[in-house]
Amino acid sequence: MMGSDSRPPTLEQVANYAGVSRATVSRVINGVQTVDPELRRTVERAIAATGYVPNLAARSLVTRRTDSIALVVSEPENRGYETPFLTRTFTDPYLGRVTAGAQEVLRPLGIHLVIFLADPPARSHVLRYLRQGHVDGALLISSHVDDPLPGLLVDLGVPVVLSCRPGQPVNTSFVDVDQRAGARMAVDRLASLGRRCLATITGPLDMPAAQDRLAGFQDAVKAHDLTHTHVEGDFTRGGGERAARSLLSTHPETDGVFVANDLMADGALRVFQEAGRRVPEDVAVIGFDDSTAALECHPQLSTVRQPVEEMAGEMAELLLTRIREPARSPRSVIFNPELILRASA
Amino acid sequence: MMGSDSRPPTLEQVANYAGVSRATVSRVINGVQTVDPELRRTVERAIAATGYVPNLAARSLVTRRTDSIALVVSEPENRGYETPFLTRTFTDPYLGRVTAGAQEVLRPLGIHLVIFLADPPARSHVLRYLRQGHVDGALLISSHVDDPLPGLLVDLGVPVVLSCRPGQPVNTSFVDVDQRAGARMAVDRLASLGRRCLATITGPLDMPAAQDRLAGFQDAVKAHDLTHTHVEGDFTRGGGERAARSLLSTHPETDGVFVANDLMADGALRVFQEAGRRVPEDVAVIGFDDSTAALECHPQLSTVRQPVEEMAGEMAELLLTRIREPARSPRSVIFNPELILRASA
DNA sequence: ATGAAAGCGCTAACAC
DNA sequence: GTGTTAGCGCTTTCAT
Repeated sequence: MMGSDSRPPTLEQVANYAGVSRATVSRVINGVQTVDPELRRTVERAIAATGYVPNLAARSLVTRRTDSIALVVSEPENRGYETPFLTRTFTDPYLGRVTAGAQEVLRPLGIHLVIFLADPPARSHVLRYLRQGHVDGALLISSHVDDPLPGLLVDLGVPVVLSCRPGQPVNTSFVDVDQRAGARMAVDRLASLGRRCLATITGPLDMPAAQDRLAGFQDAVKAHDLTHTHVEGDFTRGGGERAARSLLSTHPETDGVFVANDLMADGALRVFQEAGRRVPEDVAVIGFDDSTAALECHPQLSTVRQPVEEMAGEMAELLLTRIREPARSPRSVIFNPELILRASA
Repeated sequence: MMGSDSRPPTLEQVANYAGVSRATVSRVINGVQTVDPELRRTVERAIAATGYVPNLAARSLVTRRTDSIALVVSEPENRGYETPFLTRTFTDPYLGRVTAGAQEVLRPLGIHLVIFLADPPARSHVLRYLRQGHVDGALLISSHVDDPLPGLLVDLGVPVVLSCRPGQPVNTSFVDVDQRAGARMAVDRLASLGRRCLATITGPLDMPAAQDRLAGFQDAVKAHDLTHTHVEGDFTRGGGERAARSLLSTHPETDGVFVANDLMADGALRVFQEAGRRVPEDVAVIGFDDSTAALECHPQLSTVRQPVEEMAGEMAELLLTRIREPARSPRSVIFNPELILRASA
């Protein structure tokens, strides 16, 4: 059967065993229809008997496909966050949702999704991996304006789809949610609740998503003619706490806060409550993402939902068509956010 | 230069360009020392000029190596957790630390680490990926006693190292921390604080790690002759909250709690405080892991530290030697835990 | 419908 | 120290 010491069986051995040619076995394996059902049966038995597994290197040497694509999470440089990149990445529910959404479309196609974390020390490795043709293309989660990775990959000719609007123009597809609209929905809600002194805790302002959410906040706040301020956070729970503390001391009159993601909102919630503020009575809080963190908050968090899984699925589909038809010009897809009302606002 | 439309340059083209044989170019690429420095220079120029990148499929077809190894996170079946596997996995800081630790040893060797999440729908895919020789071996994070994956991989002849003591005996190496000793350290501390009514919030008891921590708790509690009880949790923050609530109602006299991981401890802390218990005055709490969550707790969490990064590094090293010398018999490595004292106990 | 044969791009003996 | 040569295991025309 397997012969764990000697070499694994090859197509040729299966062919001999079945008494047919290599070509026939290959056809059976690849599901080509023009094979006599009887013969096919024979071959299948031979495959089972020998324990044959196709050698991928050999196959992709000739097909130039690998049937796997990379999910690359990029971090352009160390920005002195308290928690290191890897921990931060893996603590953010966002990535899990992206993975699930992409798998959903890739799995039925038999395409493998391999995950890479490209922090600065790993970057050159990941680049090499992608250049060497280990994968057919990449889904790139890159959130910083000055991240060189999108440009590098496109220049290298690696088919790529980005997870959001790139900071610098890059000639490739991306998928994004209408961030400004989402922020506006949050402000509209706070305004309808009668809040007059609004604040927003933003993400790092070198991220397009953070910029867009802030811009949407400012648009809406002006439209409603409300008092407003903003504090920059870093998308982590701890960052949310710090921002909330700073807000409390500089703008104690604040009665409504739009926080640019749920994780920070959770941190902010705790700080407000420790300071004796009731949520939502004294301060109404709205988050962004509708991640699992939103449900873990006390009170549960009203938040702007982005359909992350669907967006990731769309990324996968865009990438697949890009791989199949490299000549076609890149197209991007924008999704609508949705306001989810819970207890915090 | 790159010629993005036509095929990428091959070794042969570089050889022609440089006016040498393929073998020489190959030697330069692979850093073989027996090459005339002058020629080497020439070849390097040719490589740069042509923009040559080695074709991995071709290489691994002959070398039978891929220079990449998989980090597989396995979940044997859906157990009705509130949060889905992917989210849960990516929300747990543990995985980030494992990744970092493994990268530390793999990176200098030029070996790629690719991450796979093997929940039930993905399992067969991941298995196929590994069988097909996409990677040279796998680091397997598998925590359930009845997870079939370790056995399957070993039977398939895939070199594997496990992240903790396997539930069923499997003939392969593993790395683990001395879980029982860790639990004992926590109890010793609580006892030394004068706590008499102890409780533990365990992990899912179908995980060896959870079993071991509970066993250690029970050993120590008996040694100190203390009142004790336990509630089963699920290693999530929400699970910690639920367990703490149940504890509060069934054993309100509890004055010391050992929680089997930091995430649950964070949840428990919140519940205790919402119920008006002061930590550590009324209830002392000790976690396990010393993950970033421990620092985000209020008050900061005393906890049992396992050197996850080092352990992951050791896993990588064990795997590498297993790949190099498949005949050598598997060896396992046990690390010592360390009690980290902060504010909660 | 099936088989024969020609590579895919690279490494590793082996000669020189 | 360098070149020649023989595959690695597979897919894919092209005949038949």
